[in-house]
Amino acid sequence: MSIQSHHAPTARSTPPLAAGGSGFERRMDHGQLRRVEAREFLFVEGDPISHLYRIETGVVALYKVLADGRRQVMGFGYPGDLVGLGAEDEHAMNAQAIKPTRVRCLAVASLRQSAERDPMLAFKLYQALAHELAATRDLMMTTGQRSALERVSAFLIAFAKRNERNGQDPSQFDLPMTRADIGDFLGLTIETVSRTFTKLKLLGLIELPQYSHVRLIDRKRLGALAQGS
Amino acid sequence: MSIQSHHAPTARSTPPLAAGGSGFERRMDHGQLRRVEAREFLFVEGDPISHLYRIETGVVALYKVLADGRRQVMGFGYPGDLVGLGAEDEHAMNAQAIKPTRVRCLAVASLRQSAERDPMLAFKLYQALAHELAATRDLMMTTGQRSALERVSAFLIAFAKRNERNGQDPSQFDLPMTRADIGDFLGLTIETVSRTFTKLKLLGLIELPQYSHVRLIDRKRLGALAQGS
DNA sequence: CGGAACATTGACCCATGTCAAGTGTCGTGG
DNA sequence: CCACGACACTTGACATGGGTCAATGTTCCG
Repeated sequence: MSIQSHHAPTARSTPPLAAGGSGFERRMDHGQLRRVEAREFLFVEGDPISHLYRIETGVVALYKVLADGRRQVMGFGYPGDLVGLGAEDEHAMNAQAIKPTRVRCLAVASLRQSAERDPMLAFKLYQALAHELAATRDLMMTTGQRSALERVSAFLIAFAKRNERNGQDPSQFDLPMTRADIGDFLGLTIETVSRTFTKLKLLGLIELPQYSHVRLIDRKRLGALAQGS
Repeated sequence: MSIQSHHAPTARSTPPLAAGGSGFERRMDHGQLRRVEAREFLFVEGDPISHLYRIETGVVALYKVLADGRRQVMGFGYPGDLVGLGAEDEHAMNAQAIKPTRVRCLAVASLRQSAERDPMLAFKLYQALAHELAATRDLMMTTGQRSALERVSAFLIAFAKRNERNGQDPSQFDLPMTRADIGDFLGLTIETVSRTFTKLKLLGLIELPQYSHVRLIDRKRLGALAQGS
């Protein structure tokens, strides 16, 4: 999971809060739009950091790869998420679209300048980073300590929660990523992810009408599993 | 590994750089000193965030625990490291001293006020957070994708590098943490950590004159192992 | 319709976990 | 200075979750 700039996906009914006073959202709204086809890279490891991106539609996978090809997916960027934050001058990860994707770009040079004038903006960037750090730590807890069943359950529950926050159906959704993506995210193989989905199906916790479509039958029990009970 | 505020442990020979102009180090230098005994907590999960800490001497372990007691150590705070950064108002982790420790404290309220006046300071905090995020991602790569042998090698190499950066001996050192701490950091059991040390010994890559003292015999080969060769 | 990519399933294996002795090591009190 | 206890670490035997390899099924797209 990446950072979510609280940017209502539905119509904005209230005026910007005090905390929204930096005009960051507004600026992003006018950033240059860029299309990225599925499988294309938004940036790769080692690229100089030129822009900050906000996902408008689509999904990107953020990952690192080891010399021998082993891959760790650090998160997925969904609409509303900011990707590319960091203080180094080169990207430390790859950002690859897994669906046709549109992003808004903001040059970091100008962003940085503005941040020097505008403490509110600086704070928002800080917050976004802090949020991303917290998400990464949650993932670490999951991959480091939990069983396959717990990991996959946690993954599904997290997806449901995200949908809920965004006013979409939390009990039924399409997974935009492949089993390989999920596996590399959770530190499992494709086969184990697949077997675990099957197990959850047999336990009556989920249904899989198609490969990519998940229906959560017993969200409560699934959530309990995700915690480790 | 936590963030390292670049704070020369040896005598400072050069005047502060442009980047050091915020006076952050200077302020920290005058922060209130607090002693924390081994096994005492600097803060625990759920505590309101009141201060930012810089480790002066000693070591703290930063970790989260699951309901059933499984523990994930997210990093260790060594002298010079900043701990307690974040944008939430409650701590999401525990910080427990594993050696008698002294820290300097800075109230976040005042820090935040200053950051609003001083973009340089704000940027430093941002940088520190970004650094911590990068370290956490490295750890994720390690726990998610590497074998026990690779994890332990990577851990030792990282420790050596830190020592090197700080002008201490990179080929020989005392590990301040227990096997349990290392295990919970790397996502391994105590027994596996112990067996892996033994294996590295048999491979002629390290020596263990005492439980806590490690001598790296073949740092190059150890490094290669850490990468996964 | 055919082929490529993705997913599932099965059989087997191995790295790591678990459980259970044992062996340092250190600090305290006699 | 030694003896004791507590705790940390190591080692061994065994169990097992998840990895590997291989065959098969499904979906999608040209």
